[in-house]
Amino acid sequence: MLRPRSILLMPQHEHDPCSSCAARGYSVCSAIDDKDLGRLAATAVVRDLAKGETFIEEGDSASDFFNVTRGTVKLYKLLPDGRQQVTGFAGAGHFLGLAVSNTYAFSAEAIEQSRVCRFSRPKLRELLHDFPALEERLLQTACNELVAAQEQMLLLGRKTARERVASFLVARLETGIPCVNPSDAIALPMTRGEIADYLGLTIETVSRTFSRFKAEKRIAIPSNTEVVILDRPWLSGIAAGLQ
Amino acid sequence: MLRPRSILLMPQHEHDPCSSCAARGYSVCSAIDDKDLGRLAATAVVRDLAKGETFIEEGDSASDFFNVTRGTVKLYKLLPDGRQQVTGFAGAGHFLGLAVSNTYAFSAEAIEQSRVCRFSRPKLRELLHDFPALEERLLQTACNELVAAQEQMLLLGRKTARERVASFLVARLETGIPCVNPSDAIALPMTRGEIADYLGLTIETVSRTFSRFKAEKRIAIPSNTEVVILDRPWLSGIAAGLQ
DNA sequence: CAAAGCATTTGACCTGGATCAATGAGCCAT
DNA sequence: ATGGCTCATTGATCCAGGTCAAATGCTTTG
Repeated sequence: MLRPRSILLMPQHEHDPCSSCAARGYSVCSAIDDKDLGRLAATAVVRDLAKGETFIEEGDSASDFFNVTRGTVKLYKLLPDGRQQVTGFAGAGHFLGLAVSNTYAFSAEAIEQSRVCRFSRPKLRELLHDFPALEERLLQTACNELVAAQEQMLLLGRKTARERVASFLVARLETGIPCVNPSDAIALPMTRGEIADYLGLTIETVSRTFSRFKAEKRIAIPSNTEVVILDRPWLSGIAAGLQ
Repeated sequence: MLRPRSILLMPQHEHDPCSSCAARGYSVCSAIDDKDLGRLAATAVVRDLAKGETFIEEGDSASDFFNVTRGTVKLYKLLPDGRQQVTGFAGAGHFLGLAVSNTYAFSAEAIEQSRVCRFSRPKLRELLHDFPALEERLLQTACNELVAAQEQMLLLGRKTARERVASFLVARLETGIPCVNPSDAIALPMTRGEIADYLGLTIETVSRTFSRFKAEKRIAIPSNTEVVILDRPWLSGIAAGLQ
């Protein structure tokens, strides 16, 4: 009776990380049938990340791809003097590292306790070859990111500070894990500084804009990591550039 | 002896637009063998565009994909009050319309006399099915655009006006049709206003920055549609945020 | 529960780039 | 050539958001 015991003793995520993965539903992995999950699990290496841990460094040789399965990571680019632009926040299900080049074009850092699934480039290539649906899914993902990137360019190039913050809040509400937004509460795992670096603003401007929305009764701020939308239509209007 | 005559009379681009296409080399079409070009030509519809003509309108139902084969088009997004963000300029070889959604996420307008090749969505789907290399090529294209978009976010969110203009000039030099930059001359088919809308600045700031670079002997401006880079290393330094 | 260490907020002031306003410079069409 | 375009340049002024400088919480740790 050794077999059952060994399975019991083995942490489940080491036995079959994929079938029990919280991100299984949303991520690109959903393109792979349950019966082939073992193959996927054998290819992936799970890595836990502490808050603040950087796991992709811009310019490094792009040897791996990642899939975020827990927590949140920020993707960013730096200028030599330390100015930082956050290009996105990636939560569970997000696929990272799509690049034709041999080096990463951005850095990635966990902004809270997180977990990623790592695939080596050659192994992912094999997977893509064996599961054409996966390639199609990746193309879809890339297209969606491109659309999001264009929206962000509009925000960074042409929107006011108020419009940027409103856009950020509304987008967070929409991007939330589907149907899991009791009332209109948003979790903000990132700091004000990270929001500022995402919106092309300063910490002070983000904070002031939050305070003003709060004074105008459009939002409530129960804690530093949580915002409640009180007047969603109004915020959506501001975000869209109306008025 | 009717056959040769009919071919002679027929404009070549109606006979086989693809084999004689100037963009054949760079575009996604390069993923398709010469022997299959007829198939590609049968799928595509050539359309000539006058300067200022809009051929994709944000929000319209996304029924077609396009490949620019001549001239230059600008891709842009608008806010209700008319503020405009140009998300990119697409020259010969550029593929447009990648989107999962059913509506276009941006508008596109020819900024000079141009020509595009139009593919209907279902027909492109067929092509993708029959030529897996094409799908792979599209994924590569999408990845490259994603990298460019992230770079542009850094520019829009964190660079100064000087750095933006320098980045624009250096990028134009690099993106030029490979090995066809006699000296360091850049063609600028777009107006100052379009450059401004691309860089998140105003016409006046773009013009002033050009004038200043010129006064500092870093560039020359032989005409409104042409710039010559005189000090490329210096401009690259500014573009990268050094100094 | 005090002290240290952050992240955040708030206030006072400053500035890079926007806005407003002419002026100049090509480019047609007549 | 000349008047009427449009696009680009240049100057003067203004202001949204940046910078600098204190407070004010929140955690964490001893």
